[in-house]
Amino acid sequence: MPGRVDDMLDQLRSAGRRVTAQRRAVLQALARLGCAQDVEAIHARARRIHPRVGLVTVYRTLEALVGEGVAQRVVLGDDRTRYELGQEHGHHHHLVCLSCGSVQRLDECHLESKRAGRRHGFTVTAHRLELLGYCAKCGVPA
Amino acid sequence: MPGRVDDMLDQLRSAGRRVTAQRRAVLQALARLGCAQDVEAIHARARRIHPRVGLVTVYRTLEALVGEGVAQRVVLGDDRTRYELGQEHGHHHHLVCLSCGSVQRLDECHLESKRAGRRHGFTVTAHRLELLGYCAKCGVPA
DNA sequence: CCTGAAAATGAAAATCGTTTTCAATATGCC
DNA sequence: GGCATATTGAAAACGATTTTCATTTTCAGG
Ligand SMILES: [Zn+2]
Ligand SMILES: [Zn+2]
Ligand SMILES: [Zn+2]
Ligand SMILES: [Zn+2]
Repeated sequence: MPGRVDDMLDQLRSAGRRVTAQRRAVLQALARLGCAQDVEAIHARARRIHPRVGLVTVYRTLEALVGEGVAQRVVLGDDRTRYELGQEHGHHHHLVCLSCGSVQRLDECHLESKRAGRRHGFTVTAHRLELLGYCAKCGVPA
Repeated sequence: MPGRVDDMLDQLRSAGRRVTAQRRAVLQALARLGCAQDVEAIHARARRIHPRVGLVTVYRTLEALVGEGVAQRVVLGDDRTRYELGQEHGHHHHLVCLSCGSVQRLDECHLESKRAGRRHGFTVTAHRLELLGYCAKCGVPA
């Protein structure tokens, strides 16, 4: 876990970005927190690691991490954007409780997921699926 | 199409809601527009039908329609909430272009969708899937 | 048809997550 | 160390959505 974070920081550095105490803190916060955390939660955790981290910096750092492919945005349908450490965590989806809002990681994919949800003690009543990519008109960018 | 709208208005009325020119206009706008329209687009269209429709009323009406099961929210990952006429339009998903942002309706489901996207001239590079329901702790509400 | 209680409307103000601005500070290659 | 440049934070700006509240409208009942 600590090596992982340092590797990511190296990755940032080689990408020409500077490594600061704040970024280290945000990255460690992400590494210690679970899936799909909102910015406020990440900020709170990062602050426990390095008190001198402003909310704005968390926003900016998260976007930088997404840009580097180290973290990814997670959209669940509520009003806040969530983030989690990137694809190295493996492609996965989430079970979102309509009642308590809890988010549970689901490693299976490709829609035997309804069954998979049930296996997790979760009753799937709806799902949201969006396919992202490039339309015929636009084509895939170089 | 016009009968459809009247049926929905009747449904609202029997649910104890009042039918107003504004609601009629919003409903007609939804019926005439395609999938996954944002509130601004719905407002603009509704205004062409009945100029005396405020944006706030559109917001309120849309939520009322969702509450009645006549319309549904569509979350694509950008900052705006989109709406479309309800399940009677049939369960479906969307192909969202990362380049131009266009949204295309996809009737297939259950993740042979990658192939399906390609059939539509669309190159799927990512997908977002969330399963919604009730976790073991909460259980399904009565 | 009137009437009145309750629901709906619109304009403006309030919220709230997120972004921008800008002056001060920190990083990392010489 | 020194400098060019990236990063930071506080405050202000933003943009979508919600709330407030006084006014208007719907519709059940008489
Ligand atoms: Zn996750
Ligand atoms: Zn998947
Ligand atoms: Zn649709
Ligand atoms: Zn589906």
